[in-house]
Amino acid sequence: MREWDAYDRKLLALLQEDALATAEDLARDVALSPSAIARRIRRMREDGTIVADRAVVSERIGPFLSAMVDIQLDRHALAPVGQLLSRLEARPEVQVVLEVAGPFDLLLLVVVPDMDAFNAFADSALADDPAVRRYETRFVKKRRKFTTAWPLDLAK
Amino acid sequence: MREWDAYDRKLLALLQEDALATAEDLARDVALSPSAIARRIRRMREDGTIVADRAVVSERIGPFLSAMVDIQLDRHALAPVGQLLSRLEARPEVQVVLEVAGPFDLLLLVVVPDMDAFNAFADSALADDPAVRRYETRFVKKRRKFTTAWPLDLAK
DNA sequence: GTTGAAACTTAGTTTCC
DNA sequence: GGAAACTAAGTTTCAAC
Repeated sequence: MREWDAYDRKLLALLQEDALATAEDLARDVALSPSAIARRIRRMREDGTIVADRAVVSERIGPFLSAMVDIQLDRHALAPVGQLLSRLEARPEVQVVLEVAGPFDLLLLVVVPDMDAFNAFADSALADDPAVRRYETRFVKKRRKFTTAWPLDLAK
Repeated sequence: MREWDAYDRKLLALLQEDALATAEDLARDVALSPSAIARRIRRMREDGTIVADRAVVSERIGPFLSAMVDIQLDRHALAPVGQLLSRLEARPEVQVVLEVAGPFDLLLLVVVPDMDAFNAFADSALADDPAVRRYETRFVKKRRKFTTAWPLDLAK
């Protein structure tokens, strides 16, 4: 894949904030014509530089209960761990799955309608899993910030 | 604000996956005409049901180093905590800020170009802050899943 | 008050230089 | 890459329910 120049990076930074910005809008911040801008964006969507464009829905659509779950794995078996990861990623209530360094191996952000649903999730997705040695839950009191935007001004 | 009916919820679920889907596309999954669909979406963008539409950029744009930072606050002063939160939220390298229950008060997901940049961040944003009692860092080995989509099929 | 169809307008795509 | 012609999608209007 080709590299990204300063124009591409600027366009990506702007589209991370507003994926619906028109090429004409973007031309105010990027010194290219609307057609050149549209062409670059189209190419970046095609080649996977832009993975997806997602609407961010207000938390008011809830109510939701969010929880951070730290998981310690039983590392002796590799296959069960892969299966656990696949199942967790497939769950719509799991927004985040991170492999981390330290005493815990996996970090989850789980979002469910209420505490009953959380218990149901923990029972069905974690409790009896052979790959899970133990897990700890911390409930989220407030989401202050949650964005997928990369800090492109700082990168590289 | 008005409530959301089953059509709205379905549209939101679809737009969370693809914010660029056309009204005609969506009409295949929602039993409304393209004009009714376009109208509902427009209203939900205006009234704040849809907070934003963001391009998700591939991690290949990096390289990036991500870290989870658990923060324990000095709770005695409220004002410094508010200032800390404002400053953290304003930082582009901070993707996530959660207030959580338990021994730690704040949970951050920080993304930077490299370890030097992480140390610079920790020094400038955390080390000398009067609201921060202590913090612990866990580096992210791999991002398996990271989405802002709510599980709308489960909600309510 | 909301739908669906048609006219209208705006934005993206293609072609050419 | 930029400009113009072309195509496609969103917006507005309006009649019907």
